[in-house]
Amino acid sequence: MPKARLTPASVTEAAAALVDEVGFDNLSMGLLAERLGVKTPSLYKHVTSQAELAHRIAVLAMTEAGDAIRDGIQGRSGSDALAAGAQAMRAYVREHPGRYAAANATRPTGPDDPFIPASERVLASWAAMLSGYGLDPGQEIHAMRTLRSVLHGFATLEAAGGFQIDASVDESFTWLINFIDQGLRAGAASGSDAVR
Amino acid sequence: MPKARLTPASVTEAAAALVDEVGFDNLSMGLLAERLGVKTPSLYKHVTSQAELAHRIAVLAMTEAGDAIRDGIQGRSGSDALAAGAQAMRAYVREHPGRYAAANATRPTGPDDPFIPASERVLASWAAMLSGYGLDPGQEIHAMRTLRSVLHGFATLEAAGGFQIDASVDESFTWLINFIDQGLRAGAASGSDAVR
DNA sequence: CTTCTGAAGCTAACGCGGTTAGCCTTCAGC
DNA sequence: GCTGAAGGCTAACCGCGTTAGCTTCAGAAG
Repeated sequence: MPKARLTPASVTEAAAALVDEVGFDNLSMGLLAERLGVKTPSLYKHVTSQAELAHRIAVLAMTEAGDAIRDGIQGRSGSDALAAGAQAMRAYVREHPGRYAAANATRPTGPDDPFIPASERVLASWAAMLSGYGLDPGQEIHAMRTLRSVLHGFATLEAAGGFQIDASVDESFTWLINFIDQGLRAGAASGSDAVR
Repeated sequence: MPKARLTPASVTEAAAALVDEVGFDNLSMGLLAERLGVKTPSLYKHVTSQAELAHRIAVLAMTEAGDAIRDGIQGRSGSDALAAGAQAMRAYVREHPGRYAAANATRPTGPDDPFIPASERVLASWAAMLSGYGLDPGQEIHAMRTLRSVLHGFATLEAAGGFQIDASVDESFTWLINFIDQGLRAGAASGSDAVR
Protein backbone atom coordinates (compact mmCIF):
# COMPACT_ATOMS: atom_id res chain seq x y z
CA MET A 1 0.00 0.00 0.00
CA PRO A 2 1.34 3.44 -0.90
CA LYS A 3 1.31 6.28 1.57
CA ALA A 4 -1.92 6.18 3.52
CA ARG A 5 -2.52 9.77 4.42
CA LEU A 6 -6.28 9.59 4.39
CA THR A 7 -8.55 6.72 5.26
CA PRO A 8 -12.32 6.39 5.33
CA ALA A 9 -12.14 6.65 9.09
CA SER A 10 -9.95 9.73 9.16
CA VAL A 11 -12.09 11.45 6.54
CA THR A 12 -15.19 10.66 8.58
CA GLU A 13 -13.60 11.98 11.73
CA ALA A 14 -12.58 15.21 9.99
CA ALA A 15 -16.05 15.57 8.53
CA ALA A 16 -17.58 15.06 11.96
CA ALA A 17 -15.38 17.78 13.41
CA LEU A 18 -16.33 20.01 10.50
CA VAL A 19 -20.09 19.63 10.87
CA ASP A 20 -19.79 20.39 14.57
CA GLU A 21 -18.21 23.68 13.57
CA VAL A 22 -20.19 24.80 10.58
CA GLY A 23 -23.43 22.89 11.02
CA PHE A 24 -24.60 19.74 9.34
CA ASP A 25 -26.46 21.63 6.62
CA ASN A 26 -23.30 23.42 5.61
CA LEU A 27 -21.27 20.29 5.07
CA SER A 28 -19.71 20.35 1.62
CA MET A 29 -17.14 18.20 -0.05
CA GLY A 30 -15.15 21.25 -1.04
CA LEU A 31 -14.90 22.58 2.49
CA LEU A 32 -13.93 19.20 3.86
CA ALA A 33 -11.28 18.74 1.17
CA GLU A 34 -9.83 22.12 1.99
CA ARG A 35 -9.58 21.19 5.67
CA LEU A 36 -7.76 18.02 4.74
CA GLY A 37 -5.37 19.82 2.40
CA VAL A 38 -6.62 17.93 -0.59
CA LYS A 39 -8.63 18.63 -3.75
CA THR A 40 -12.31 17.76 -3.71
CA PRO A 41 -12.29 14.77 -6.07
CA SER A 42 -9.62 13.06 -4.01
CA LEU A 43 -12.15 12.47 -1.26
CA TYR A 44 -13.93 10.03 -3.52
CA LYS A 45 -11.03 7.61 -3.11
CA HIS A 46 -12.20 7.14 0.47
CA VAL A 47 -15.93 7.80 0.47
CA THR A 48 -18.34 6.96 -2.29
CA SER A 49 -20.59 10.00 -1.90
CA GLN A 50 -21.55 12.81 0.38
CA ALA A 51 -24.61 10.82 1.43
CA GLU A 52 -22.44 7.94 2.54
CA LEU A 53 -20.17 10.34 4.38
CA ALA A 54 -23.14 11.79 6.23
CA HIS A 55 -24.23 8.30 7.13
CA ARG A 56 -20.79 7.46 8.50
CA ILE A 57 -20.93 10.58 10.66
CA ALA A 58 -24.32 9.45 11.92
CA VAL A 59 -23.02 6.02 12.91
CA LEU A 60 -20.04 7.61 14.63
CA ALA A 61 -22.31 10.00 16.50
CA MET A 62 -24.72 7.32 17.62
CA THR A 63 -21.85 5.18 18.83
CA GLU A 64 -20.20 8.01 20.73
CA ALA A 65 -23.49 9.13 22.24
CA GLY A 66 -24.23 5.56 23.26
CA ASP A 67 -20.88 5.34 25.01
CA ALA A 68 -21.42 8.62 26.80
CA ILE A 69 -24.88 7.66 28.02
CA ARG A 70 -23.79 4.20 29.10
CA ASP A 71 -20.86 5.66 31.00
CA GLY A 72 -23.17 8.11 32.70
CA ILE A 73 -25.62 5.47 33.81
CA GLN A 74 -22.95 2.95 34.73
CA GLY A 75 -22.76 2.28 38.43
CA ARG A 76 -25.80 4.36 39.33
CA SER A 77 -29.48 3.65 39.63
CA GLY A 78 -32.82 5.38 39.96
CA SER A 79 -32.73 9.15 40.06
CA ASP A 80 -28.95 9.26 39.91
CA ALA A 81 -28.82 7.13 36.80
CA LEU A 82 -31.51 9.20 35.11
CA ALA A 83 -29.75 12.46 35.93
CA ALA A 84 -26.33 11.25 34.87
CA GLY A 85 -27.58 9.68 31.64
CA ALA A 86 -29.61 12.72 30.67
CA GLN A 87 -26.77 15.10 31.46
CA ALA A 88 -24.38 12.95 29.46
CA MET A 89 -26.67 13.07 26.47
CA ARG A 90 -27.20 16.80 26.68
CA ALA A 91 -23.48 17.38 27.04
CA TYR A 92 -22.80 15.27 23.98
CA VAL A 93 -25.30 17.17 21.85
CA ARG A 94 -23.95 20.52 23.00
CA GLU A 95 -20.42 19.51 22.16
CA HIS A 96 -21.32 17.81 18.91
CA PRO A 97 -24.41 19.45 17.45
CA GLY A 98 -23.42 18.64 13.88
CA ARG A 99 -22.94 14.97 14.58
CA TYR A 100 -26.24 14.83 16.41
CA ALA A 101 -27.96 16.48 13.46
CA ALA A 102 -26.37 13.91 11.17
CA ALA A 103 -27.66 11.11 13.36
CA ASN A 104 -31.16 12.56 13.24
CA ALA A 105 -31.07 13.02 9.49
CA THR A 106 -30.10 9.47 8.66
CA ARG A 107 -32.26 6.42 7.98
CA PRO A 108 -31.02 2.85 8.20
CA THR A 109 -29.94 1.78 4.74
CA GLY A 110 -30.67 -1.88 5.27
CA PRO A 111 -30.96 -4.67 7.80
CA ASP A 112 -27.20 -4.86 8.37
CA ASP A 113 -26.65 -1.16 8.72
CA PRO A 114 -24.29 -0.55 11.66
CA PHE A 115 -26.47 2.40 12.58
CA ILE A 116 -29.08 -0.05 13.86
CA PRO A 117 -27.00 -1.72 16.58
CA ALA A 118 -25.56 1.67 17.51
CA SER A 119 -29.00 3.10 18.18
CA GLU A 120 -30.12 -0.08 19.90
CA ARG A 121 -27.28 0.33 22.34
CA VAL A 122 -28.63 3.75 23.24
CA LEU A 123 -32.12 2.39 23.72
CA ALA A 124 -30.74 -0.46 25.82
CA SER A 125 -29.04 1.99 28.15
CA TRP A 126 -32.25 3.92 28.67
CA ALA A 127 -34.16 0.69 29.20
CA ALA A 128 -31.66 -0.45 31.81
CA MET A 129 -31.98 2.88 33.57
CA LEU A 130 -35.78 2.78 33.47
CA SER A 131 -35.91 -0.75 34.81
CA GLY A 132 -34.58 0.64 38.07
CA TYR A 133 -37.88 2.40 38.59
CA GLY A 134 -39.78 -0.87 38.67
CA LEU A 135 -42.54 0.27 36.37
CA ASP A 136 -45.44 -1.88 35.30
CA PRO A 137 -44.16 -3.81 32.23
CA GLY A 138 -46.97 -2.47 30.07
CA GLN A 139 -45.90 1.07 30.83
CA GLU A 140 -42.23 0.71 30.11
CA ILE A 141 -42.58 1.34 26.40
CA HIS A 142 -44.58 4.49 27.01
CA ALA A 143 -42.12 5.71 29.61
CA MET A 144 -39.29 5.03 27.21
CA ARG A 145 -40.93 7.00 24.43
CA THR A 146 -41.73 9.85 26.77
CA LEU A 147 -38.16 9.92 28.01
CA ARG A 148 -36.73 9.89 24.50
CA SER A 149 -39.15 12.64 23.50
CA VAL A 150 -38.17 15.03 26.28
CA LEU A 151 -34.46 14.51 25.95
CA HIS A 152 -34.46 14.66 22.18
CA GLY A 153 -36.79 17.64 22.18
CA PHE A 154 -34.79 19.57 24.74
CA ALA A 155 -31.51 18.85 22.99
CA THR A 156 -32.74 19.89 19.56
CA LEU A 157 -34.51 22.99 20.83
CA GLU A 158 -31.40 24.04 22.70
CA ALA A 159 -29.17 23.35 19.71
CA ALA A 160 -31.51 25.39 17.52
CA GLY A 161 -31.39 28.29 19.92
CA GLY A 162 -35.03 27.77 20.77
CA PHE A 163 -34.77 28.89 24.38
CA GLN A 164 -34.68 32.63 24.13
CA ILE A 165 -35.64 33.93 27.53
CA ASP A 166 -32.68 34.63 29.76
CA ALA A 167 -33.64 32.11 32.37
CA SER A 168 -30.93 29.55 32.96
CA VAL A 169 -31.16 26.65 30.54
CA ASP A 170 -29.07 24.52 32.89
CA GLU A 171 -31.59 25.10 35.62
CA SER A 172 -34.44 24.23 33.30
CA PHE A 173 -32.76 20.98 32.43
CA THR A 174 -32.26 19.90 36.02
CA TRP A 175 -35.87 20.88 36.66
CA LEU A 176 -36.88 18.72 33.71
CA ILE A 177 -34.89 15.75 34.99
CA ASN A 178 -36.45 16.16 38.40
CA PHE A 179 -39.89 16.38 36.85
CA ILE A 180 -39.39 13.13 34.98
CA ASP A 181 -37.89 11.43 38.00
CA GLN A 182 -40.82 12.31 40.20
CA GLY A 183 -43.29 11.20 37.56
CA LEU A 184 -41.55 7.86 37.16
CA ARG A 185 -41.44 7.25 40.88
CA ALA A 186 -45.11 8.13 41.22
CA GLY A 187 -45.89 5.85 38.29
CA ALA A 188 -44.00 3.03 39.93
CA ALA A 189 -45.83 3.57 43.19
CA SER A 190 -49.33 3.75 41.73
CA GLY A 191 -48.85 1.02 39.15
CA SER A 192 -51.05 1.23 36.08
CA ASP A 193 -53.24 3.84 37.72
CA ALA A 194 -51.08 6.48 36.13
CA VAL A 195 -52.45 5.80 32.70
CA ARG A 196 -56.11 6.22 33.41
CA MET B 1 -52.77 44.23 -13.98
CA PRO B 2 -52.45 41.37 -16.44
CA LYS B 3 -53.62 37.89 -15.68
CA ALA B 4 -52.71 37.01 -12.11
CA ARG B 5 -52.40 33.27 -12.21
CA LEU B 6 -49.78 32.99 -9.52
CA THR B 7 -49.20 35.12 -6.48
CA PRO B 8 -46.63 34.91 -3.68
CA ALA B 9 -49.35 33.47 -1.47
CA SER B 10 -50.50 30.84 -3.94
CA VAL B 11 -46.92 29.81 -4.67
CA THR B 12 -46.25 29.49 -0.95
CA GLU B 13 -49.39 27.44 -0.45
CA ALA B 14 -48.46 25.11 -3.30
CA ALA B 15 -44.94 24.78 -1.93
CA ALA B 16 -46.32 23.95 1.51
CA ALA B 17 -48.50 21.23 0.03
CA LEU B 18 -45.51 19.95 -1.88
CA VAL B 19 -43.17 19.68 1.12
CA ASP B 20 -45.84 17.82 3.03
CA GLU B 21 -45.83 15.27 0.24
CA VAL B 22 -42.18 14.91 -0.66
CA GLY B 23 -40.49 16.14 2.50
CA PHE B 24 -38.91 19.47 3.22
CA ASP B 25 -35.45 18.31 2.17
CA ASN B 26 -36.73 17.37 -1.25
CA LEU B 27 -38.20 20.75 -2.02
CA SER B 28 -36.89 22.01 -5.35
CA MET B 29 -37.84 24.91 -7.53
CA GLY B 30 -38.13 22.62 -10.53
CA LEU B 31 -40.57 20.29 -8.85
CA LEU B 32 -42.68 23.15 -7.58
CA ALA B 33 -42.75 24.81 -10.99
CA GLU B 34 -43.87 21.56 -12.55
CA ARG B 35 -46.73 21.30 -10.06
CA LEU B 36 -47.81 24.80 -10.94
CA GLY B 37 -47.63 24.20 -14.68
CA VAL B 38 -44.90 26.77 -15.12
CA LYS B 39 -41.21 26.84 -15.97
CA THR B 40 -38.75 27.16 -13.12
CA PRO B 41 -37.53 30.74 -13.69
CA SER B 42 -41.10 32.01 -13.69
CA LEU B 43 -41.31 31.35 -9.97
CA TYR B 44 -38.84 34.14 -9.39
CA LYS B 45 -41.51 36.63 -10.39
CA HIS B 46 -43.24 35.76 -7.12
CA VAL B 47 -40.51 34.70 -4.70
CA THR B 48 -37.00 36.04 -4.55
CA SER B 49 -35.27 32.77 -3.70
CA GLN B 50 -35.77 29.26 -2.48
CA ALA B 51 -34.62 30.37 0.96
CA GLU B 52 -37.33 33.01 1.07
CA LEU B 53 -39.88 30.47 -0.08
CA ALA B 54 -38.86 28.12 2.72
CA HIS B 55 -39.20 30.96 5.17
CA ARG B 56 -42.69 31.75 3.92
CA ILE B 57 -43.66 28.13 4.42
CA ALA B 58 -42.30 28.34 7.95
CA VAL B 59 -44.37 31.40 8.77
CA LEU B 60 -47.46 29.77 7.31
CA ALA B 61 -46.83 26.63 9.34
CA MET B 62 -46.25 28.46 12.58
CA THR B 63 -49.42 30.47 12.05
CA GLU B 64 -51.52 27.42 11.24
CA ALA B 65 -50.10 25.46 14.14
CA GLY B 66 -50.75 28.39 16.44
CA ASP B 67 -54.36 28.50 15.31
CA ALA B 68 -54.79 24.77 15.82
CA ILE B 69 -53.31 24.83 19.30
CA ARG B 70 -55.29 27.88 20.34
CA ASP B 71 -58.49 26.30 19.07
CA GLY B 72 -57.71 23.15 21.00
CA ILE B 73 -57.09 24.95 24.26
CA GLN B 74 -59.95 27.40 23.80
CA GLY B 75 -62.75 26.89 26.28
CA ARG B 76 -60.96 24.24 28.29
CA SER B 77 -58.67 24.31 31.29
CA GLY B 78 -56.30 22.15 33.25
CA SER B 79 -55.93 18.57 32.07
CA ASP B 80 -58.47 19.03 29.32
CA ALA B 81 -56.69 22.03 27.88
CA LEU B 82 -53.34 20.26 28.00
CA ALA B 83 -54.73 17.18 26.29
CA ALA B 84 -56.56 19.10 23.60
CA GLY B 85 -53.66 21.43 22.89
CA ALA B 86 -51.14 18.61 22.72
CA GLN B 87 -53.37 16.50 20.49
CA ALA B 88 -53.95 19.48 18.21
CA MET B 89 -50.26 20.02 17.83
CA ARG B 90 -49.52 16.38 17.15
CA ALA B 91 -52.32 16.20 14.62
CA TYR B 92 -50.96 19.25 12.84
CA VAL B 93 -47.46 17.81 12.61
CA ARG B 94 -48.76 14.47 11.36
CA GLU B 95 -50.82 16.14 8.66
CA HIS B 96 -48.14 18.66 7.74
CA PRO B 97 -44.73 17.17 8.41
CA GLY B 98 -43.05 19.20 5.68
CA ARG B 99 -44.38 22.50 6.96
CA TYR B 100 -43.34 21.60 10.49
CA ALA B 101 -39.86 20.76 9.25
CA ALA B 102 -39.75 24.12 7.47
CA ALA B 103 -40.73 25.88 10.68
CA ASN B 104 -37.97 24.09 12.58
CA ALA B 105 -35.37 24.86 9.94
CA THR B 106 -35.96 28.58 9.85
CA ARG B 107 -34.36 31.37 11.89
CA PRO B 108 -35.87 34.81 12.30
CA THR B 109 -34.38 37.06 9.66
CA GLY B 110 -34.72 40.23 11.69
CA PRO B 111 -36.65 42.01 14.40
CA ASP B 112 -39.71 42.52 12.22
CA ASP B 113 -39.87 38.99 10.87
CA PRO B 114 -43.50 37.81 10.94
CA PHE B 115 -42.18 34.47 12.11
CA ILE B 116 -41.55 36.00 15.52
CA PRO B 117 -45.15 36.99 16.37
CA ALA B 118 -46.35 33.70 14.90
CA SER B 119 -44.18 31.68 17.26
CA GLU B 120 -45.00 33.98 20.14
CA ARG B 121 -48.66 33.18 19.62
CA VAL B 122 -47.87 29.52 20.06
CA LEU B 123 -45.93 30.18 23.23
CA ALA B 124 -48.73 32.38 24.53
CA SER B 125 -51.22 29.56 24.09
CA TRP B 126 -49.04 27.17 26.04
CA ALA B 127 -48.50 29.79 28.72
CA ALA B 128 -52.24 30.34 29.05
CA MET B 129 -52.77 26.62 29.35
CA LEU B 130 -50.03 26.25 31.96
CA SER B 131 -51.36 29.12 34.03
CA GLY B 132 -54.37 26.93 34.76
CA TYR B 133 -52.14 24.69 36.84
CA GLY B 134 -51.31 27.48 39.26
CA LEU B 135 -47.61 26.78 39.35
CA ASP B 136 -45.11 28.75 41.33
CA PRO B 137 -44.15 31.70 39.07
CA GLY B 138 -40.47 30.77 39.20
CA GLN B 139 -41.28 27.34 37.83
CA GLU B 140 -43.41 28.37 34.93
CA ILE B 141 -40.51 28.93 32.56
CA HIS B 142 -39.10 25.49 33.35
CA ALA B 143 -42.49 23.87 32.93
CA MET B 144 -42.92 25.65 29.63
CA ARG B 145 -39.56 24.46 28.36
CA THR B 146 -40.23 20.94 29.51
CA LEU B 147 -43.61 20.95 27.82
CA ARG B 148 -42.20 22.28 24.59
CA SER B 149 -39.43 19.70 24.72
CA VAL B 150 -41.73 16.70 25.11
CA LEU B 151 -44.19 17.78 22.47
CA HIS B 152 -41.56 18.82 19.98
CA GLY B 153 -39.52 15.72 20.66
CA PHE B 154 -42.45 13.37 20.31
CA ALA B 155 -43.65 15.02 17.13
CA THR B 156 -40.27 14.97 15.44
CA LEU B 157 -39.47 11.43 16.51
CA GLU B 158 -42.83 10.27 15.24
CA ALA B 159 -42.42 12.14 11.96
CA ALA B 160 -38.99 10.62 11.52
CA GLY B 161 -40.36 7.13 12.07
CA GLY B 162 -38.44 6.88 15.32
CA PHE B 163 -40.98 4.72 17.12
CA GLN B 164 -40.36 1.28 15.71
CA ILE B 165 -41.88 -1.13 18.17
CA ASP B 166 -45.41 -2.09 17.33
CA ALA B 167 -46.89 -0.67 20.50
CA SER B 168 -49.55 1.91 19.80
CA VAL B 169 -48.10 5.35 19.31
CA ASP B 170 -51.48 6.89 20.05
CA GLU B 171 -51.52 5.16 23.38
CA SER B 172 -48.00 6.32 24.14
CA PHE B 173 -49.03 9.89 23.43
CA THR B 174 -52.03 9.83 25.74
CA TRP B 175 -49.78 8.23 28.36
CA LEU B 176 -47.29 11.05 27.85
CA ILE B 177 -50.00 13.69 28.24
CA ASN B 178 -51.21 12.04 31.39
CA PHE B 179 -47.67 11.85 32.70
CA ILE B 180 -47.15 15.56 32.19
CA ASP B 181 -50.54 16.40 33.63
CA GLN B 182 -49.87 14.49 36.81
CA GLY B 183 -46.44 16.05 37.15
CA LEU B 184 -47.83 19.54 36.74
CA ARG B 185 -50.57 18.95 39.27
CA ALA B 186 -48.10 17.54 41.75
CA GLY B 187 -45.81 20.50 41.14
CA ALA B 188 -48.67 22.88 41.79
CA ALA B 189 -49.52 21.09 45.00
CA SER B 190 -45.99 20.93 46.39
CA GLY B 191 -44.91 24.36 45.28
CA SER B 192 -41.19 24.89 44.77
CA ASP B 193 -40.38 21.62 46.50
CA ALA B 194 -40.46 19.93 43.12
CA VAL B 195 -37.21 21.47 42.04
CA ARG B 196 -35.02 20.33 44.86
C1' DC C 1 -60.67 51.07 -31.58
C1' DT C 2 -55.89 51.83 -31.03
C1' DT C 3 -51.99 52.45 -28.24
C1' DC C 4 -49.23 52.08 -24.36
C1' DT C 5 -47.49 49.84 -20.20
C1' DG C 6 -46.03 46.61 -17.10
C1' DA C 7 -46.73 42.11 -15.02
C1' DA C 8 -45.74 37.46 -15.85
C1' DG C 9 -44.41 34.06 -18.68
C1' DC C 10 -40.46 31.99 -21.58
C1' DT C 11 -35.60 30.68 -23.34
C1' DA C 12 -30.73 31.01 -22.79
C1' DA C 13 -27.07 31.02 -20.01
C1' DC C 14 -24.16 31.44 -15.70
C1' DG C 15 -22.17 29.46 -11.40
C1' DC C 16 -21.61 26.41 -7.85
C1' DG C 17 -21.35 21.91 -5.89
C1' DG C 18 -21.38 16.94 -6.28
C1' DT C 19 -19.57 13.52 -9.10
C1' DT C 20 -16.96 10.85 -12.83
C1' DA C 21 -13.11 9.94 -16.06
C1' DG C 22 -8.70 9.48 -16.84
C1' DC C 23 -3.84 10.62 -15.97
C1' DC C 24 0.38 10.70 -12.96
C1' DT C 25 3.13 9.82 -9.07
C1' DT C 26 4.61 7.16 -5.40
C1' DC C 27 5.76 3.37 -2.74
C1' DA C 28 5.26 -1.92 -1.00
C1' DG C 29 6.52 -6.14 -2.32
C1' DC C 30 8.61 -9.22 -5.61
C1' DG D 1 15.05 -2.14 -10.20
C1' DC D 2 10.30 -3.56 -11.76
C1' DT D 3 5.45 -3.51 -11.19
C1' DG D 4 0.97 -2.61 -9.79
C1' DA D 5 -2.24 -0.47 -7.28
C1' DA D 6 -3.41 3.29 -4.01
C1' DG D 7 -4.16 7.87 -3.84
C1' DG D 8 -3.51 12.19 -5.48
C1' DC D 9 -4.56 15.71 -9.50
C1' DT D 10 -6.91 18.17 -13.60
C1' DA D 11 -10.68 18.40 -16.73
C1' DA D 12 -15.16 17.87 -17.53
C1' DC D 13 -20.20 16.60 -16.78
C1' DC D 14 -24.57 17.33 -14.68
C1' DG D 15 -28.33 19.08 -12.00
C1' DC D 16 -30.17 22.89 -9.71
C1' DG D 17 -30.67 27.62 -8.17
C1' DT D 18 -30.52 31.88 -10.16
C1' DT D 19 -30.13 35.97 -13.53
C1' DA D 20 -30.69 38.39 -18.01
C1' DG D 21 -33.31 39.72 -21.40
C1' DC D 22 -37.05 38.89 -24.79
C1' DT D 23 -42.15 38.31 -25.62
C1' DT D 24 -46.87 38.44 -24.82
C1' DC D 25 -51.12 39.95 -23.34
C1' DA D 26 -54.68 42.28 -20.05
C1' DG D 27 -56.25 46.32 -18.98
C1' DA D 28 -55.85 51.59 -18.73
C1' DA D 29 -55.72 55.79 -21.48
C1' DG D 30 -56.73 58.38 -25.30
